[in-house]
Amino acid sequence: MVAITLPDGSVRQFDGAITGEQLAASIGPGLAKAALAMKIDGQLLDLARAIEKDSAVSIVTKKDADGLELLRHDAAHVMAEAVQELFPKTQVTIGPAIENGFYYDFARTEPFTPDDLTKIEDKMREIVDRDEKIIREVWERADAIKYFKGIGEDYKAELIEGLPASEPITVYKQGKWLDLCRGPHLPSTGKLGKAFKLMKLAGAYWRGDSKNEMLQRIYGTAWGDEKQLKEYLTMLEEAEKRDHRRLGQEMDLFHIQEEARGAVFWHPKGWTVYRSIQSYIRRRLDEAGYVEVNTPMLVDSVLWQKSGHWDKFRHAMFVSESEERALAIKPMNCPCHVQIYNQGIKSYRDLPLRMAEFGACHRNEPSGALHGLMRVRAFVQDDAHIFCTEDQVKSETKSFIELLRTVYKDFGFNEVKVKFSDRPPVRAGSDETWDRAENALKEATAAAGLDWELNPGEGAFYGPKLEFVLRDAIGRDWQCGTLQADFVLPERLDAEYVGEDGAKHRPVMLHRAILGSFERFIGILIENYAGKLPLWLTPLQVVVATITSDANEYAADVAKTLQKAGLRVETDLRNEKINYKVREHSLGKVPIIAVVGKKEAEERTVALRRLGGNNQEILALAEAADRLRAECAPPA
RNA sequence: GCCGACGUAGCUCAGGGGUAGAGCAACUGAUUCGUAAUCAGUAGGUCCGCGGUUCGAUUCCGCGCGUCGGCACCA
Repeated sequence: MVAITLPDGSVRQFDGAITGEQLAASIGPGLAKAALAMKIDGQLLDLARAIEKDSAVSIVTKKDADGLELLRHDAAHVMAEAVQELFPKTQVTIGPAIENGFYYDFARTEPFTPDDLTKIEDKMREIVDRDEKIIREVWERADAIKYFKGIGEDYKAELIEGLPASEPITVYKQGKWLDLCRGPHLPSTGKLGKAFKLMKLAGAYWRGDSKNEMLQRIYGTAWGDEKQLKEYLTMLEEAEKRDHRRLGQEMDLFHIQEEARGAVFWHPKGWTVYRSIQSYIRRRLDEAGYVEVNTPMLVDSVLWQKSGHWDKFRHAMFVSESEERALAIKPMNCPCHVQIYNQGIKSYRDLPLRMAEFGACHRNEPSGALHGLMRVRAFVQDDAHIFCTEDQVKSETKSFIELLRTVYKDFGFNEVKVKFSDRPPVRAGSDETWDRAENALKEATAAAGLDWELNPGEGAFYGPKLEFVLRDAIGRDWQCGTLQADFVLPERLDAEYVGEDGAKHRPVMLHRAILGSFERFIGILIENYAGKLPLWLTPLQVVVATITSDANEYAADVAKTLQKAGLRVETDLRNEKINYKVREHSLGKVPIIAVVGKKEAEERTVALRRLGGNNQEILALAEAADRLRAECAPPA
């Protein structure tokens, strides 16, 4: 007897082993049709597998997240089958499901063209119509290697060779085609449905290593039904309109040109946003007990050699020279901060010492990495280094996390992804040092109640790091805030303090930034708000627009009053219809239009119109000034 | 850096081996108007750069530069 517990808690008894298909059919014909896979005691398996002992089983359909992921994985397989049918000399490599879709990496001498994508998509639909049964087989390792080598699938053979001996080698057959795969899979290609679309072509290195050959990756998206697919495509279109590069141009915030790749020309409006953010963050740092410094832009390579950066990052540093000495344009502020720390003798009483700098840094990022404001070669961070004792790491980390939360909340980011990156393969410092650093950070995050996901091996060469990640309009993640515990640099640059015991000790350095670079953070802000920045950040807060020239003089009065109230104001006295002015400033994302005509001039009032709204509010000028001043004030 | 696509007016884009096209913006003039486009006119181009093929190249070919999408990288 086999007793199967279903998700609703009910238990079904069967005489013996039963397959998922049979189970689904026993529950109902609708479910049998919708069934894609099953979950036995939490393990996802093919429907054709037998349930042999008492267990908790749920039938997975495309309404489940697991089902959708399976569907996407199958889409990758169907695409691979289509590709090999159309382009027989192509080798398949790997093809997983990813967020919103799937990809498959192919090895082929000829590049795929955008036209090929259409052909492949058509062929995929054909394969779905064929409704090929998907069958799992377990093969002998040696046979599998021999088979894949025999048909010229060298990458697959290499994959099998790399699998642990304990792992069974499974292949999935669909029609005449088969692929090495761990599974599970849908029962047949027909279950995939047709709510998929091939999206883009890209190069990708075999096994993610730039030393390996480059494969051709085809990305696709796949959904449970046409409606979901359409919604997703519409969402993408909308997201494109939020792209900070597009809005930056439309809103006249900044530009980048080829004579200064990866460096930003901030226009007056963009620079106003930048300055607002900077004075806000400066206030927060003052409140949190930081001191601000400023250090040289050009520093002798000797210092970078001592710090260890020269060895690891020489290739990405801009170097100049003077009197036969190599001078590096600073890629970061930390070694300079240690130089200030090292002036005079530090006592344990001086710690923690929180040293901030808005220093302009330059890194020669690979050309292919450059991306609008998000990845630049010249940038400024809200950078600071906290020199503290090992005992203080926990409390300093905790208060940093609290400060970061306050700041992110003020900018409207309430949900932030946090990654914990631990020791990388190539690193400085002993394992004991890394143990201490990693533990200290982990304890501090626990104390601050911060959840994170592990990002194994991605720490900085001198220490583990916490990364605070924000998402752009089309779902790309960018590291903004960071905290890195560094036990190495103080050693290398000989920083010390006199302890309570009268002996000399090494301080710990916490490298930390909240916004990360101003450039990237502004990029994220623009996308997050689709250009409609909060009042305190928006470059132009109020436009005073006249209805006819009769009100010109009064409009100037209004603008002056609002300016005195600390607002960023312009007047629009042009001989244009009010409709025209409203449209233009609305498209320019000006949050408040103060309309003044003959009536307002006589009564000394203004008609305030909010962006996106279609009614107005008539207020006495003095009251309007008071109210807008309060509304436009930065967060307290 | 690697793979692919793309590069035409300030912007968005069409075109195509034979003197370069639209809309918006700009400029000029008229219009004084009540909450998302008033009308008319004018001007605007090394068709990314260099080389080749051709009687003739913005168009075809090659190389370079840049942009975009991924990959790799990200102190």
